[in-house]
Amino acid sequence: MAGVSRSTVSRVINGAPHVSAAARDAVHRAIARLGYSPNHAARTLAGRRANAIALVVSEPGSRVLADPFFAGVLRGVHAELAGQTQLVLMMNPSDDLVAYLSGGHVDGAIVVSLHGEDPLPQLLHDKGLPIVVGGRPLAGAVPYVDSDNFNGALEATRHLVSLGRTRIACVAGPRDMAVGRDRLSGWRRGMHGLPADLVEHADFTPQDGAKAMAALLDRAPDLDAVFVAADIMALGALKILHERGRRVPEDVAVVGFDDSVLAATAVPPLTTVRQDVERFGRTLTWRLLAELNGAEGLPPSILLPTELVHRDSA
Amino acid sequence: MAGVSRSTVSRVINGAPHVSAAARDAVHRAIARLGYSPNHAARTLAGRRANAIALVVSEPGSRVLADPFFAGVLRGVHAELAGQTQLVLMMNPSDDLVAYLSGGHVDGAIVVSLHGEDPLPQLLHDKGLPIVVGGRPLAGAVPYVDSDNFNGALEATRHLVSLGRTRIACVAGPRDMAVGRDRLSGWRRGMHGLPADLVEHADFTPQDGAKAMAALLDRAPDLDAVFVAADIMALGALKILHERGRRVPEDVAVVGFDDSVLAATAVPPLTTVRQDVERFGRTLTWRLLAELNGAEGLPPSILLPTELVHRDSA
DNA sequence: CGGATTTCTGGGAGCGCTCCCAGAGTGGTG
DNA sequence: CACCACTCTGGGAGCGCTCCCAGAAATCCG
Repeated sequence: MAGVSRSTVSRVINGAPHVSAAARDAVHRAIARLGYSPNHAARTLAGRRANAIALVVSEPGSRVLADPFFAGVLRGVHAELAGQTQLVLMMNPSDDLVAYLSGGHVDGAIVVSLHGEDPLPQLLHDKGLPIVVGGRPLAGAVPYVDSDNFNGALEATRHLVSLGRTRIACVAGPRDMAVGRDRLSGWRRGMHGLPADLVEHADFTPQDGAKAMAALLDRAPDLDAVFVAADIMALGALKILHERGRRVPEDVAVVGFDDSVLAATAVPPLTTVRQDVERFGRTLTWRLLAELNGAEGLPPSILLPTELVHRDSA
Repeated sequence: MAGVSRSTVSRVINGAPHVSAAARDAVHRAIARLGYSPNHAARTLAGRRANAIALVVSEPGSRVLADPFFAGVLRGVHAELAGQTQLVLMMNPSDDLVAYLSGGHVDGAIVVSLHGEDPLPQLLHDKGLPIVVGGRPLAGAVPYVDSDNFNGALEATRHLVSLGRTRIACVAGPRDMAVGRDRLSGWRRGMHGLPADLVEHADFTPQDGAKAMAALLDRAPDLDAVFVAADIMALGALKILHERGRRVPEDVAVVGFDDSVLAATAVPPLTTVRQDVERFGRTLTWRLLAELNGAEGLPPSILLPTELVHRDSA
């Protein structure tokens, strides 16, 4: 040691008050000299907090993980995390997930990519575990962070309308996710007055986007614009439009959503709605940590702004 | 409790021998009834193992995380992990990463997306921390798992040669990563006899792929095929070829690498080299856990097979 | 059927910290 | 100068487990 007791070292490391400058310096020097790093398990056991939060990906085998969206969120989460807190990754479903999470192994949890009316977040919340959901959950009253999908889709659709298009279709996301519903609602609102009948739902994959676009063209060969609720689906839609001899944007204007890396290199480059995914992750983490630190008056949910990015497809 | 002592419970949970069937059943029933879940911190502190492995992503702000490749690996890692072991995510660089990792907080580490001659894995290995690197490291003698990039690229190139193409270019990956170098070597070998001068290096982004393709066309307007060392770059390459009026595959045949979700929906659908990323992650984890469990005679490194997938672009 | 083995079980010690309490030192006030 | 703050420090207890050892019970052997 560095001439002081365990207690003093503990106080220094945890930044507690009532430590003399001399003692603090001595401890810091000793830490540097010994390459000491506090034992995570011991402090977790002794203190009442786990110094860890869980990131629960509620979709086992699947697209969300393979989505650049998730990667960006992950980056944001990590960036916001203080070095003291561990990030433990868990995937759902897992038989003992609820028991584990509410068993004091983590201080809180971030839950992402919920489907349908998954009771998981509400369950955890009821058990007293601080929780934040990434993306508005369809069921339950728990804190969440989401992009402003409704207004993003609204702005995208208004842009198409302002271009003079009148037969505007929509390739919507899955019905069982809020992100799918909210973007569809935004499109509906933007269509006000125009017939909003051309809708096809699809999963967030290029294949499904292609299938939906083909169905739309079969139903309405005269459509002159389409709002696709995700860039990754827009890629498939562009392929179909190309195969069927439609020029983009001359014959059919296309707007996507996400502004993923793919948007700029699509043929033609995609006009799309940008959401800042890294900020999404940072906000998620910030909200959770604030709650853990006992902050008062936190907003129950946070909506992050979106922004239309103009390129060539519309 | 269920009529037995702490020790017996511990033995049951850890599957130790010398426990009567009656006692085991009683404990299991009690566990189920109480919803008991053992405290991770306590067992880590008491036992000598941390019951956790680290996943170190050695690229802070970056593309690898946003790559479907990483997502697949993550899924594989998680699938292979026993429920007992936590997965702790860490990102490099971090000032105290080495101290933390070698401080007994984790039992082992998986390190992915190394650049250049990063000394990190060797450093950790020298400190006695079991480690496996995802993708052949350029420096150091540590266990690794990698796709057979060389033979994948070789097969891709031979396919182009067998098509009768003679001016075959290569959009290669970054020079400072083994994955970039190995795929380039495979292409060179496959070209045997043909002039292997048409090479442009690029980062694994569509933008960079486009830039490289444009440079290639400027240098050799007569090229009739190109091997692109990643699907994500091939997307950019296809865009340039389209803009410059080259038909694919009639004028220029294109083969990619990875068989990511993007390959099938490219225009035209991309012939590419498939690597099973989830298996990659599973293998990585399997190798690490085997070492942790004291397995003997483990192969120092493992090369996973690749497979050419025929679509329309070549 | 006694003794040697083997199977099973309980209790003690201790992992490395944090929390709490008590005591030593320092300064300010009536 | 006694008294009461207040700041700083050290030591004890204990977090929930695993490991080890010793003793009880069951099984085997000549």
